[in-house]
Amino acid sequence: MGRPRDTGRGLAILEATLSLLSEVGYEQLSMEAVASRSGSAKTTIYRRYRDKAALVAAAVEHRAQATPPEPVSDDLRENLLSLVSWLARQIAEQEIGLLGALFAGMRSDVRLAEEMRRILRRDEAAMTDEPLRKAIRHGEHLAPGAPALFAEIAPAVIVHRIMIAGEPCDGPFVAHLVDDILLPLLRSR
Amino acid sequence: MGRPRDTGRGLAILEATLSLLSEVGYEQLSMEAVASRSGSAKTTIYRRYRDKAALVAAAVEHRAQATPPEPVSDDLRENLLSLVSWLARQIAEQEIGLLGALFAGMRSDVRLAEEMRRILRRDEAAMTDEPLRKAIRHGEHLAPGAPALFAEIAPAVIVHRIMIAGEPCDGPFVAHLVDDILLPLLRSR
Amino acid sequence: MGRPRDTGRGLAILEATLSLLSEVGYEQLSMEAVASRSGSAKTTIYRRYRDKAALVAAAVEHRAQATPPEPVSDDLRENLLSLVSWLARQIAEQEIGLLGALFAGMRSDVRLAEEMRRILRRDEAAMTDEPLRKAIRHGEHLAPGAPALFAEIAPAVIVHRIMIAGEPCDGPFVAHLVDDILLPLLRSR
Amino acid sequence: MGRPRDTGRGLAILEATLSLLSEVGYEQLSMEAVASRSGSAKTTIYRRYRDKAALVAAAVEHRAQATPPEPVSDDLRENLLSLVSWLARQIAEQEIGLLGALFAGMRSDVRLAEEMRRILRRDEAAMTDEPLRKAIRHGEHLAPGAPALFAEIAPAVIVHRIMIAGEPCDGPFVAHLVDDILLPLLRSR
DNA sequence: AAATAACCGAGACGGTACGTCAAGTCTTGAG
DNA sequence: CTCAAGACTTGACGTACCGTCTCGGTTATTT
Repeated sequence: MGRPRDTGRGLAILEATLSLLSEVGYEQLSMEAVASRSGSAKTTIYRRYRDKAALVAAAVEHRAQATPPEPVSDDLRENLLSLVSWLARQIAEQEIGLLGALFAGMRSDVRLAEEMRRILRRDEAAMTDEPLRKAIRHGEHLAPGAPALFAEIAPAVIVHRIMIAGEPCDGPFVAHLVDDILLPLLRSR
Repeated sequence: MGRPRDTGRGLAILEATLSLLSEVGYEQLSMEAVASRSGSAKTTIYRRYRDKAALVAAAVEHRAQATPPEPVSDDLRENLLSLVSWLARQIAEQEIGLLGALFAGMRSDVRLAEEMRRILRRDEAAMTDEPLRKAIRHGEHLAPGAPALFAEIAPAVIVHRIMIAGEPCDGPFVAHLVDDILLPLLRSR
Repeated sequence: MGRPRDTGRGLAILEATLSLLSEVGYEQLSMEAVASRSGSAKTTIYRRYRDKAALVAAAVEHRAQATPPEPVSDDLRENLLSLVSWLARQIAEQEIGLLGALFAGMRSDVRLAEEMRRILRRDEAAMTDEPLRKAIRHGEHLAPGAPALFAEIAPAVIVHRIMIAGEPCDGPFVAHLVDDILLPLLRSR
Repeated sequence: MGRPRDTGRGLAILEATLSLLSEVGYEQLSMEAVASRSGSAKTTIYRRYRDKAALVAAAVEHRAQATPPEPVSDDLRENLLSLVSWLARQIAEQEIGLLGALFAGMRSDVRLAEEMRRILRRDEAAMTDEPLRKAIRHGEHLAPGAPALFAEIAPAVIVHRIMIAGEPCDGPFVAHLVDDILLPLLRSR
């Protein structure tokens, strides 16, 4: 009963969270800043989300999924280059922020950490599994485990390069990843 | 000139930091707790380290390196299984906390983030490059880029499994990583 | 708008400040002690007062004014003795602490020093000007500047005796002040 | 035995204290600043003085006494104007700092407060008693208690004006003090 | 149409930790 | 034994957010 929640408010809160997350990162993200940017009161946020970690999880959950590029040719390598390049861009732009929230919040709230992992897995799957099947196209027949292998390795190596190496996933790196790692593996059976 | 710094103090501070880091994580780690556990005053810590992030970086830098296992047989697969298994344990136990600090501190302090990356790279290199050369031993000749490839893929996949999949790196997984990913790649040229 | 300030809190803070001020003096007065005794959080105090000096100023401003004694007879000397005696007690009990705060805070904050002076002037005026007019009563006509002269001299000599001489303002001293200084001056024109 | 104390050090410390005292006041006066300005180490200061309050007391004790002006004419009023004017300048420049130390330190150390009072009394006496006797000169014979009265009232009113009124002791005020307060009293018997 | 119930903004509140400052003590090396 | 340098403990400072709690005022639904 009573007055229903203002959906516009909820949306504004999530979008403010996302933009602040990408601007300043998880730890520097303050609830007061989210309230201020979204034009809401702190109460309104806390009525919807238990705490900062839950808010960030919801914001990332809500985030619009970018659509993977359609295969451009019949050549598997061409399609892989295009797909991996897009994947690297997505991870650099969106996933890193969520990983920060995950690392920071996982100690204090195991359930929340699991929730974040679920979202990450969902997003990575959407970016690897089906797109890869399309990239393969007709004729070319790889091992049945190929999509799973791709989903296991490509995001891992990309995240590792961005976080630990601290270097961008530019053209040469994408080519290296495709030619020296992915193609040999996908074809090796 | 002047009174020299008490090395015992410095050591106690770093060890208190490490133990607290592994107990409560980066975010819940408070300077007051470090001071209390190390038997120092807060100012003594701040005289040595600019802030919490710098303290954590120094503590991790100082942390004793575990020594990788010696090759146990002439069989490359056997040696790889042993090495990867040890590597997964090290990452699960030590690297995850450092990654949290890295994520938390990298936005607010670029220099610190670079420092953290340097430490991570150093540690990962020590755990992959030379140990792998030893694991190869005589006879078996792989491509010259094999060590680099191993260093690039193994830690990436392990970290990814722990953090995103949220599953342990147990025996079956290590076998999968060695048989389905590493061995094919290292031998493929 | 928003939640209104809890007046009870504000009152408790001021009273805690006053009691601590008289117990330990300005310098030993700590904000943490005020917070603890008033049952508030430090932030609640800082929301109301910029710093320690401002808090003390407000506390003293709020302090209840003691009412001067009514004239007891038609004799000017009798009334002066009564008034000066009361004045000396007030200064000894209340003004000295305020003077300490004034000395301590006046260098670092000119505006605060002026504020303290305003309070001191207000209080001294209330204790000298009108009470003196009443003490004069009918018949006796003194120079028009008599109240101002009284306000200028009596507090000055009393404070000086307490602070520099370090001796109490007892009966003989009050008689001396009235007979040898005040009465001759007030009547001299 | 051992290395004797460097007398120059002690002097430099006291002078640094005095200059800082008049620049920033008692509370803002830091031992580190005294050490730095005097080119000494904190240890050297604390070897000589128990704490900040004792240092300030010693510094003021050591302070060179300005010599009061010689009587300029045979006219008592003229001489009084000259003497009071000089007295006001001395108090404004030197005494106020010590008063701050006295107010701040008197709670924590009663002995020290008494010491400070002793110095203040000594200085005020030197500035009032003998100079006044000279100012009277021949012929003019006042009551025997006149010097004591002068010493009691003049400094009190001057200090009060500077501290509570916060106004300077300029020419008109000096004239008022002499004509409306001091002369009538000194002559009234 | 009124009453009710939940919403929303604003912002006060009790906390916890931050990073800084100065006081006064202690230690080292040189004279 | 003195001195300069500076590390050390202690304790308070004033700030920033956290998550909770009133307020006054605003919608919708329910009577």
